[in-house]
Amino acid sequence: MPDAATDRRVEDLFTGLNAPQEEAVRHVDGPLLVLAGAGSGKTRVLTHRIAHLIHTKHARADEILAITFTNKAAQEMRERVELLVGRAVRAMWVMTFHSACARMLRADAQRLGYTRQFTIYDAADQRRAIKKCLDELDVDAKRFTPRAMQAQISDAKNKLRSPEQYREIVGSYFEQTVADVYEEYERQLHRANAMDFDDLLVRTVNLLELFQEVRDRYQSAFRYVLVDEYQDTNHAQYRLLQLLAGGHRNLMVVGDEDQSVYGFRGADIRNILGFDEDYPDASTIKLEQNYRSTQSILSSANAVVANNRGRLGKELWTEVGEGDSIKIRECDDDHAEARFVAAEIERLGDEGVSREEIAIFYRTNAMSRVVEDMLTRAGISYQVIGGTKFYDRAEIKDAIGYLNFIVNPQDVQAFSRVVNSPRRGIGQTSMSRVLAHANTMGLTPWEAADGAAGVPLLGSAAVKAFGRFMSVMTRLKERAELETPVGELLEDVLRETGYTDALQAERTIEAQGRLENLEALVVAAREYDTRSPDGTVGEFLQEISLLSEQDNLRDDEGLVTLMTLHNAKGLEYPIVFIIGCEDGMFPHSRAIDEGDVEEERRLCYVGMTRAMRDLYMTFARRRSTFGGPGQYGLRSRFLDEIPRDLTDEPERAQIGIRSRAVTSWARASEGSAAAAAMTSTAPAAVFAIGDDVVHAAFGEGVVTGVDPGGVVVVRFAGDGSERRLMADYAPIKRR
DNA sequence: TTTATTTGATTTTTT
DNA sequence: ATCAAATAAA
Repeated sequence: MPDAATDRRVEDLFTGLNAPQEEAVRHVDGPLLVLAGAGSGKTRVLTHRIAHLIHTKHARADEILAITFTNKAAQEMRERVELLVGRAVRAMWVMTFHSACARMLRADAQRLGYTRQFTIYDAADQRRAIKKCLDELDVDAKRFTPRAMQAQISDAKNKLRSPEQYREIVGSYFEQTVADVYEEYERQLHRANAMDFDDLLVRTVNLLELFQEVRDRYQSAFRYVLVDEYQDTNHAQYRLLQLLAGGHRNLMVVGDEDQSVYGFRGADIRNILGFDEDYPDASTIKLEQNYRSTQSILSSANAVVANNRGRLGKELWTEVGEGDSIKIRECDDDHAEARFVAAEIERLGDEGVSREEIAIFYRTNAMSRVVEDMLTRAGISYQVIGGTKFYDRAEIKDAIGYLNFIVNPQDVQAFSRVVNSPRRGIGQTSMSRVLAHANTMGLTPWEAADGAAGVPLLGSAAVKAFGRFMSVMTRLKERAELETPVGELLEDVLRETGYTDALQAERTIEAQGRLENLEALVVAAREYDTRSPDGTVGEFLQEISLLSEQDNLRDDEGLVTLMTLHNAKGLEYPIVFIIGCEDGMFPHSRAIDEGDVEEERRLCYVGMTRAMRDLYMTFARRRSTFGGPGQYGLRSRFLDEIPRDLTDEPERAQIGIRSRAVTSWARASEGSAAAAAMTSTAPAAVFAIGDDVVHAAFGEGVVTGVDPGGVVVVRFAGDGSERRLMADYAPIKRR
């Protein structure tokens, strides 16, 4: 019986919510689609709905499954739910797709022929395994790069296509090769008792499809399923949700089709666009009131994304007020751009803005370097999210490789990684012989190495080296099985394998840095031990392999934050700089070539809507790539999609390269009339459709279009690409 | 087997 | 410009 206190608690859940938010929170049974615009309080809706289900006794805590994409989002949701329901949150599954799948697989992996101790391969492990398959199948890795193979295989997996199914639809020699590699790769992974990221989803779907009792178990266990960022789900995730929520149909998905930016990773925007077809009885609720940004920022972002087709249609608004206009800056080159950003940050600092309120976004990781240099020079401390990750460093992967090999003796990848690191006289040849022997005899790499004396063709020095190596490993494995705390075990590993000694002997600054990184890993392991006293090495390994970039984010240390636009999703900052707003950079030329500018535009929308108060968008006329000479580019088409009265730019000419060049120069040279006059009288480069041209970098091509603004479109013979170039600046000549 | 040297690719975005 | 991988030399 609900008492008065409970009633009050339930009512409290609605205070401060707007009408559509409240409607979503009150929804109990049946499918629900919440279209949540940026900053519209979707996490609030999710957490309050969970609390509502609990307080009204519609669900027990352990009947709720809430899924996010990043650990950070999961943790935030967990904390916010805890504020509402207290300790009950501990019984809930609030986690990422990948963690939830890994957890289900640990329980039932043996049904699919894996052990509970399976290893999770990251992208680099995956790449290496694929390379190995290419070698074994005698495929020319120059023609068919591991990278391309990986992309194809991953794509197939995301679509739940097995090697056999893939083989049925091959339409080219390339795809034929992919089918062969895919098949071999799957065999090798399975033999190594390993799964890649995609497998975590695929194998869970397999598990639920093949074993009805497992499916029934989870269907009745999770009576309410909630999914965040639904627009980013791929087909495997879609199918997984279908299987989990198939019985009761209590599925709530929250997403924003305008923020779908992971198409390249297999995310299928049709999942969210077609939700009401999949679930015709679904309620749909739109959240359009924004609680984050000024109206100028919202109107600008709305205007940009309005150029996309295939939207469900949302229009963000706020009660906050207009705010400042969008600040658009043109710079001479990437260095000037970075200098502007650094100077502006200093100026903002004088105004009382603190560093952690500022973020700088860019399209590609490589763009951070110039900015980093400039910030360092200006004495502005910063943190970079993404780029080279901590867990990607060689020494960290080695240390983890040792643990993986101890836990999973079948793990070839881990074995070959650590067997000669540090150097112990076991080279490529000896290692291959042991692995070949393992293969033919059906042994695990561990067993084969342990019985090195029985491996044919192996030299006596190598046999001895293996003996020494394996006696250390055996000792460590015994210790692992005694449930030694992970931190302690890791220290033992580093000491007894001689890893630390080898680094200390190097006496270089790099080695010192590596030792520090390893120390940080030990600290992380000790923290894990404290956090989960009953945890195992295997669980620790799983946890760190599923970490994402955003999980490294710190928010309280007076640091300016740098990251890619993709990493920015879900975050907010009072001041945002989006740099590199040039056609070719953003939208990226690859996307332009592949006709996928809409996803780039959504990315732009994501970036812009991160800003609460001030939004800067900068572009450079010249940008150097690979450290070579600068390439001339055009300002991003997205900038021109922002209504001018919302920006601080003076009148822009509608058409004509002349006036555009004048404006550019006039501002760049701070109003020098001479410079402006000179430019405006310089001879214009004139091209017509059909002209044969030569470009300094791209070679020969033909003009296929002439656009207003002095833009020529050239299709190049070399790589068949079509590029938009600025006639006056691009190094092109008529032939 | 290890180390030094050269080559080649790399830049989209990542759970 | 930088880093990994392939190749040559020790």
